[in-house]
Amino acid sequence: MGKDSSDLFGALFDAPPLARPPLVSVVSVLVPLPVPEAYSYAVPDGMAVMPGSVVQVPLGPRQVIGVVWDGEPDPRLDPKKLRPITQVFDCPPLTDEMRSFIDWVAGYTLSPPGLVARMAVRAPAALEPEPMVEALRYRGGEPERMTPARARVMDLVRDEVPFTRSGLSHAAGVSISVIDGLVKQGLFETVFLPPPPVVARPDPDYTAPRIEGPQKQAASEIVEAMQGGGFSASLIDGVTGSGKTEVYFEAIAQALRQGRQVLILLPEIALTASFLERFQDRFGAKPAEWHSDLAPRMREKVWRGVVTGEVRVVAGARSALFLPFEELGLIIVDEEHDSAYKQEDRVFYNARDMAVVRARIGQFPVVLVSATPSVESQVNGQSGRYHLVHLPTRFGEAAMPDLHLIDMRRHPPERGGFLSPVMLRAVKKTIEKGQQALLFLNRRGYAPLTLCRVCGHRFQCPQCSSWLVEHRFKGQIQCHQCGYAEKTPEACPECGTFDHLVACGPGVERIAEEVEKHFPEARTIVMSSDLLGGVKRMRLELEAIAKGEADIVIGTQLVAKGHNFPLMTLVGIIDADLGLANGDPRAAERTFQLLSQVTGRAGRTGLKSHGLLQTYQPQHPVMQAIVSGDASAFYEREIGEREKALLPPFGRLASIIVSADTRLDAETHARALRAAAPKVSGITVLGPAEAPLALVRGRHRFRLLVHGRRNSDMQGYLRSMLANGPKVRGTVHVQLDVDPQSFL
DNA sequence: AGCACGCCGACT
DNA sequence: GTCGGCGTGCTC
Repeated sequence: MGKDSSDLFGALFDAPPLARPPLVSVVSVLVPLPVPEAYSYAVPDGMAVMPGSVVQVPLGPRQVIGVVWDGEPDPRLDPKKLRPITQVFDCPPLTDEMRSFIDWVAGYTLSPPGLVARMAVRAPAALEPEPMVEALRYRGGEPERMTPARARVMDLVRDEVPFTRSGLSHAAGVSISVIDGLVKQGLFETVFLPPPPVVARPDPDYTAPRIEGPQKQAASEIVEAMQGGGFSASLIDGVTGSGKTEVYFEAIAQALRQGRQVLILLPEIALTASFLERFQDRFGAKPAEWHSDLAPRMREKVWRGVVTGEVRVVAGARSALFLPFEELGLIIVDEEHDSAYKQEDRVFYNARDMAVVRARIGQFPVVLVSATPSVESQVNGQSGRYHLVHLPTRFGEAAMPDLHLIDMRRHPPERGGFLSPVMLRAVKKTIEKGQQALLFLNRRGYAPLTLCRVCGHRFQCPQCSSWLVEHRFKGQIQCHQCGYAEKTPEACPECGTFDHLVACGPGVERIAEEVEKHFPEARTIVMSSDLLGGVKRMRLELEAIAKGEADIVIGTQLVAKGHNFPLMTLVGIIDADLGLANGDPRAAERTFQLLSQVTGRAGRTGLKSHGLLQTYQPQHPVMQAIVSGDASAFYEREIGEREKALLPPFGRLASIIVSADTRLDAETHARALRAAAPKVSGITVLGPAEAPLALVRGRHRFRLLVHGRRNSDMQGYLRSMLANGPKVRGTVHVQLDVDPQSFL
């Protein structure tokens, strides 16, 4: 069977040679629906489409955007009754490369291809070319009465270079009405100019690379590898401040010299003005941005620039991976370990992994970058799948902070407090020198749990049963799970006793209270996401801290990323063990990554700096990895643990992985599965984006991914699967012997 | 994904 | 008597 749709019609119309088959051509179109296949549409006379064409088609009562795909229309459909394509958008069709990528992602993530395709054509109004802009060109003659303002305009326009109305008024420093006056006198003709580019073109040789030693070596290794062309995957693994960005900037320069487009993926939070400025300093222009809260107008312009090839570099969040670049030649995935690369709704994917796939399909390099690589990437680095580039030292004047553990069993805090005397002494010394201390605790609010001393009542969320967290600044108790909040009650709702509520454990607000008690003179700031005043206030506070307008900063995760604080020479981790025992198989990895990031905030400007970690488990591999500065033993152990966790003994079936729209659904399905088959052990429940990764070493012989939202259906499917073996109808997909990394 | 239809509980 | 909750079905 060929791919040409004429085969199908051969089959349909061959038998009785009626009159002539009607001259109607039919194509497959991926529509934005969760259905497994493309739909078929008629192509009206005179309309030209090809695979990849972006079209508008009728779907039920509405019009939707679709993409012409290859593949044969369903033979059961009557071609005469097919609805026609409404219009073809005037934009370049998706490339073969892009279509292969979409098909691959849909297959791998078990997602409907139409929903994957939709991610590539999500800027609806951008599908038509941008209108030309009106401009004025001098056509000769003189103004009736010359005035100083008119003279300034005339000086500019005499060489007949066209200006837009507002451009001319700006350039001449006159008001619009002066221009209009001259237009009325017939001095100008209207011409149309192509719209201005969204961003200027970056120049690979705008400035010389500012790197030396190991960084230069690493950069030339990568650039050399790029010379030959073709696919390669590299992992740059370097401590905070080791010049990773400078190294991958050289890879970008090389791709630009080769005339290719570049995509830089960043976790949403890292897409900051400071990153864009750094890029501009090196390349003379900013990259185009792509993220969820880009203004619609800008989104269209960038999309358009990307397909036409006018935009050369995009810095974007995970969704940028699905932009239909004209000639993409390099992808950088910065902070590759960051969980923000996972999308866990609609189409479930990890942009980091899909970036590798896109590069493989397009035959160009991909560079993953992290100070604390994910365990998966570490495995791929060790096995040789990824080319490892290790940057062990800091770059320039920055020195690594001196890191120590505080064994809390030997140096306990005073009664009612949470800060060890060792920590307090270090803070004191730091602020005496006029430097800054950061106390990190990844817990918002005053206390994670509140209870009544009289009856033992614990404040629990009425909606989701997690503890309610007291926020003293706001006078509220809040649920950090679902957002439920109420005013902090004065009396116990259970026994009615007043003033007997007791806070258990620390949050940042409570640490602030303790700090103020010990250092009443110090300027103390609490930084957490519930800072009153929103993003604007937050930015101001961060700037103030950078300028040295605070002595002690107490913060949650929020302070871990991005910002540079030149005077920050002490980082104190208040509860380094927090997060190690939450049942997540990635708990240790996450803790290691977070703590590395936070301690990396110190010492980036040449001042001698320190990091102190309060812990009850000084022997824990995470603590050892952090203070020794050598993570290799930690990674070895993690890889082993991960394999044990993900490969439970399961008889002939290696394991069943249950994954659904949400982790919660997956848990529900797993419960149903366990109830239906009490003897089955070894059911692994993962979030959808994680399920394929679980097969990191490809040893599973069987996997089951459950997709669907109807819980009752799911339970039925699961039961019937157990009763009848893996022959299940409906929305349950079963794949046998899949090696998820077979693309490499 | 949207959106229509249809069936049961609590209200202007 | 209706308004509206969500469970179900359909889209070439």
